[in-house]
Amino acid sequence: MDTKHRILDEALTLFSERGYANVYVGDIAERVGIKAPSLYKHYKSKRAIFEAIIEEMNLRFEEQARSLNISGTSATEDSEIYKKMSETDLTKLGRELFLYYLHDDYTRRFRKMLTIEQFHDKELADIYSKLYVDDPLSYQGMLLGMVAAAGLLKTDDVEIMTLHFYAPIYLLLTVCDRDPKREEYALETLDKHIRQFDRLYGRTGK
Amino acid sequence: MDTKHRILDEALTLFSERGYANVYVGDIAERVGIKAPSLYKHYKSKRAIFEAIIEEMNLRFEEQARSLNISGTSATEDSEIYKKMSETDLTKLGRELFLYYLHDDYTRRFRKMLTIEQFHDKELADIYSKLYVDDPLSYQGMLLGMVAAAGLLKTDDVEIMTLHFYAPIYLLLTVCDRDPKREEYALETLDKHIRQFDRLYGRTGK
DNA sequence: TACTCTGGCTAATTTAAATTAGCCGCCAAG
DNA sequence: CTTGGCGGCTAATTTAAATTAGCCAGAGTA
Repeated sequence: MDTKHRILDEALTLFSERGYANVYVGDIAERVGIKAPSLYKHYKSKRAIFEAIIEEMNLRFEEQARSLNISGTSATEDSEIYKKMSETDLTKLGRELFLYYLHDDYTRRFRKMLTIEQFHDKELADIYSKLYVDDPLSYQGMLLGMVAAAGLLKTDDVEIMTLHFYAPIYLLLTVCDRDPKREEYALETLDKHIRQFDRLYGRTGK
Repeated sequence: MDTKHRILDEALTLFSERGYANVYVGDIAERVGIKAPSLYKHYKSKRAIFEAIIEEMNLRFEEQARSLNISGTSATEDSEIYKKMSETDLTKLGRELFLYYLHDDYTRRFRKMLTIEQFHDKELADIYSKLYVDDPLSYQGMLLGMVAAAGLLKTDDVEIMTLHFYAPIYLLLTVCDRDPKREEYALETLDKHIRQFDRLYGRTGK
């Protein structure tokens, strides 16, 4: 019964390394430890496997969004927290975000797969933009907005400030996806970025 | 004779839309206006077409690098120019850079193709990082460094400042590649980004 | 016990893409 | 004017990936 899920898992791994078209159903089967035709007992076609992966990601994502919204809403009341946020906390936030995105196996494989497939059709392009641009900007915008409201960051344009926070993280992430050997460099750069960010937007630093 | 080059051109278009594996030699031939087997009078194999595209890009790139180095070196002497650089000039620079990358047909198609193929092997990953991360950062770092030396930007870490300048441009570029309809939004955001950048790092703005 | 459903297998079958073989017309150079 | 080769074509050929057909074993169940 769990074979069905292992197929998705192995397929995702392969798709993220080579892209859909360069992965053969036989490859997936082999990884799972069965023969290609047996895959069809679980999924109607190769495409169906791909779609099931997207589907599963949607589920996971909605779940995560729900949990973020809950803690997000309650946090709005809790604006005290943000008054105490220091540079160190901000650094920690950025670093954790980055490391989560980078190291979480499911997240990473899915992102790489989507990177390869993003131009295949509009739906995938939209998912990509949503997951790696719009949602992070809006979520972090909310957080930074609250920090700003608490007076710890100064700006008259939270959106641009958020872009300044997130864009370097995004760029460094794509670098590490291409070449994991650059992770150390990326982490150093990330720290310097956030420290500088804090100095630029914070009141303390200047 | 010019067929040989038209093949590269049409192949690049198709590869940038669908990726290498989803383009068939027949598709390329059709676009060129010949039949598939005739392609083999010009290139040994489908892979050879791909490699010729990479090869051609290398040539173009080296050429461009040479011309930039020439004007770059002479500009080092000419540091007067940077003393007069205003926010408007910086905005113009960023905007032109962005629009060039976005609209130049060859550049855009090549970038999209590389985006799709970047995980195929290390060579392609390195080309991607070089073209869209390392080179822009080092070139713009040189420019901004001179502007900073002229006293118009203030920072004790030019590299991070350059990352702050370029990362948002990069992010917006990838957004437009996925969805050209967002170009207008991207340009507005870009302007706001650079204005803010200038305010953050410049002396005038604060 | 016999039944049937699940999930595996081997052996086709289908489909199609890449490449090769071999022909032919044109045109430029001898 | 004739020859060589360039660049096109049609008709194979090769290769291989996706999918289907049909068999079978074991597990849970009436």
